[in-house]
Amino acid sequence: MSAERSETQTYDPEAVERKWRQLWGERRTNATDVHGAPKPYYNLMMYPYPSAEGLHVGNVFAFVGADVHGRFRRLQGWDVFEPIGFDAFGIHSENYALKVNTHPAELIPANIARFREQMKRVGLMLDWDHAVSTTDPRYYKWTQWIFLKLYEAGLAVRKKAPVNWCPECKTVLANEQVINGMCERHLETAVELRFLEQWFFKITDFAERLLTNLEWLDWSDSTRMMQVNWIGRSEGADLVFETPTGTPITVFTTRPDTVFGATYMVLAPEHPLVDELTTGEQRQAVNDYRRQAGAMDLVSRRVGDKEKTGVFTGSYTRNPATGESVPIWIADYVLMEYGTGAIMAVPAHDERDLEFATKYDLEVRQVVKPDDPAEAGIGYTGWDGTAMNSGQFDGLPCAESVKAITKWLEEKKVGGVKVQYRLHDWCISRQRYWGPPIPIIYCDDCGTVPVPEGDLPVVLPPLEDFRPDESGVSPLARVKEWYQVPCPSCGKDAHRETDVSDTFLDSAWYFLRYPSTEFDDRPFDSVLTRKWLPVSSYIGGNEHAVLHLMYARFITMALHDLGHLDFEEPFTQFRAHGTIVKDGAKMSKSRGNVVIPDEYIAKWGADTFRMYLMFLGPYQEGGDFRDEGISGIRRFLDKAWALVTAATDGELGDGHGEAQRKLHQTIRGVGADLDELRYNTAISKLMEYVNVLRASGEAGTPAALIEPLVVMLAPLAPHFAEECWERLGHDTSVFGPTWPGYDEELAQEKTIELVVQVNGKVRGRLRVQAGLSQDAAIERALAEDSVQRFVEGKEVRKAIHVPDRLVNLVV
RNA sequence: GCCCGAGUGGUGGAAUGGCAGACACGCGGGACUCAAAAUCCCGUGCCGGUUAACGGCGUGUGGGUUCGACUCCCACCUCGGGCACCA
Repeated sequence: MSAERSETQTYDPEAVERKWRQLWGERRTNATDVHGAPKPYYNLMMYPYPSAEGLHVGNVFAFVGADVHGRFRRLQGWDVFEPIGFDAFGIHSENYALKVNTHPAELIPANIARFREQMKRVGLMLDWDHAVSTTDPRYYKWTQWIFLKLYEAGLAVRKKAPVNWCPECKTVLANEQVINGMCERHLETAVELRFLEQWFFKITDFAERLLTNLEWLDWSDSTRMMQVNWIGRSEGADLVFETPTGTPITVFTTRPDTVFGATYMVLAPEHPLVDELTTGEQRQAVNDYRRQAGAMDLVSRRVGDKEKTGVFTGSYTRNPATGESVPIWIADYVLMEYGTGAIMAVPAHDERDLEFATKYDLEVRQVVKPDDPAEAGIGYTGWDGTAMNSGQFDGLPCAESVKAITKWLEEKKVGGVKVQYRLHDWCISRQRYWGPPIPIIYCDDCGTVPVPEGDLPVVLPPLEDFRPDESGVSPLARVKEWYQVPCPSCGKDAHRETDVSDTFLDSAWYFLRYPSTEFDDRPFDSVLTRKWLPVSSYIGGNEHAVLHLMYARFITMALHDLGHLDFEEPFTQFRAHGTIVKDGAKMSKSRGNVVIPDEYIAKWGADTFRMYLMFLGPYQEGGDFRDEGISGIRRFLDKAWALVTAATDGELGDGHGEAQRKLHQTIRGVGADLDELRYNTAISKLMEYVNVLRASGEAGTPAALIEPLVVMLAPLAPHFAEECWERLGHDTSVFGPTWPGYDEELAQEKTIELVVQVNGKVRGRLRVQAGLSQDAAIERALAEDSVQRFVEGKEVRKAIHVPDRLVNLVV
């Protein structure tokens, strides 16, 4: 025994972790009985794209933080369901496959296998029985089903629209995938504007609900704010302007109070009425300008500080407030995608209009007088002012004139209150190969026919050469035998939709699938869904704040309205974690600063690495990865190990008062910290506790003081805790409802250090018993020599007493 | 330009308006060792002072509120993130 015993005296992470990985597998410790589970807790983390490079430190950081949360909840007695999956469809996978000249269908399984091994090695409490892959026909059958449900409800529509075309990806991108006019995947490639037939999901129908629900969702503020900005709600009015051809033009404005200052009108170059309004002598100039604007890529077009350009159409409209005739121009600073594609220009109170009016010598008429006399009247865009040059409304403060003028225009039937959103409909068509085919068939006689539900999935056909081409048509159009089908409705020759759907559709519902993976005849079982959803806790990165999280909310809301779900928000609690950067920059392969976790885990063990990542800084802030302090965590675990191996069965005695007090304080503090994802401070509290135990326990510490420590360590260092728990004599997993309670009474300090300040400066500290009265505290303070030196000969004018904290004497 | 977040020792960071710098890294000194590593103990914000007692200064900058400000308010600077010709 002695030989074996001494061998096990030192902490060997490699052996401990191997042992528990195996035992967890054998005992199915991490599998959840989704049907039983009396206290369900759905702990969701963002499933990864299984890249060829494997997990990097950023992924591990994200997963471990979520895993710590799930394990903590489990220790508190919840039945935690912690599933994972793989987001394996999409342009990212496809482009990589093209680059290495291998089919994605071959690459993906290998990548997933690698991810699986890495995730197991990290010690995540994942339930692999419920894993999903979006490329599995058993999964994307239901992605297609969701498309059909939205189609039936009129929420999926096909329309010709100006879309973002990436010449590199050779496909259409959603607005959310365009970064500063560049493709999010090819930051060097400018996105072009093309007019194509595309499938859209009408997310804008839900804009108001997507916005107002944010008020009650328990989400990280940063994420919430990003969604608010993205939805971009503006209140204002639609105003109708008459034109000489008789077709009225509607403009949207957030400042109807400035209508008296609208001295001209501007249409977007693509506005449908431009042709009709262009007069003979202006025809040439207008056509030239439109051609020029159309050819321009969206980058140069969208840059805000570019010089304003435009052309007069030759026509005039009538200002509905003044009745005056004002010229109609076209200019590319007016965007067809927002509002009505037409504006009333109020150069006196809009920077862009002023710049334009100055350049083309158009009238500038001030209609708001700023309250602050220091402000220039022309160019004032604020609300703190009063109306002027505005007829009967002169003298009204803006806040009132805006209401009065809107009402007046409404009565004249030339305007009405209007709420405008910046959010656009979601273009889901992709002219690519690696995605779920959109389940639609086109028939010359029957038109657009949805694939019957019973025919799902529309399986993605194998295709050797899946390279996209310039045609703007998906490579699937080259697979004749797949593409040509009989019409489901009339049986005549018809053909399939060849576009596949956006990857973000795959990820917009994956959390609905996890509990129900056993079923192939339904996307999500109603009983299981009611039991597990909405998700209890979702932890992920803010890089998905407006893409994935918005789409997932939209799909959930739509399915709710269609009667498939009884909740409309999927994630009641969402927490954004920070980003791990390296040398101040995001990790990326091109920068060559990607940190691979494997070598750290091999060297230090998963538990040390997990804890180290969590100790790095506040979890919700992230930070720069460096490995300088990792040995500190290992030293800490070694010390904890030594305490466990030397634990005694002895009762707690008087000599353990301080340790016991510290224990109860630690349980209280660590619990509160873990609740708030403050992992770094939770760990420091555990370190303090270990330091106290080491200072007090000469000849072994009673197990009663060590067991709670092991439990508190379990979320962070799960293998380590299991091993310690077993060594302390338990034959069941520590991952039961083992979280210790604390006694407020026992956590209370008996004596405290009272700080004495004179005029706010610390002049003395004295140890006194807790709960000292104000008078007694001040008396004791004045009795101190170090204090007397500063008070002597002066009158104490005021004495502030903060119980059990300080006394401040003002002299 | 607009909207978030952050600026604290040599480093990462900690602090319900109440002892700034917990915890850890690093560094200095010591113990153990033939020696080194590991481990253990002590010290470690800056300046002055004798290595002391003690004193002064100190949380991006400048003001303010307060008995008392890293914390609250105003203005600004820098960095990170998001949005951006959105009418």
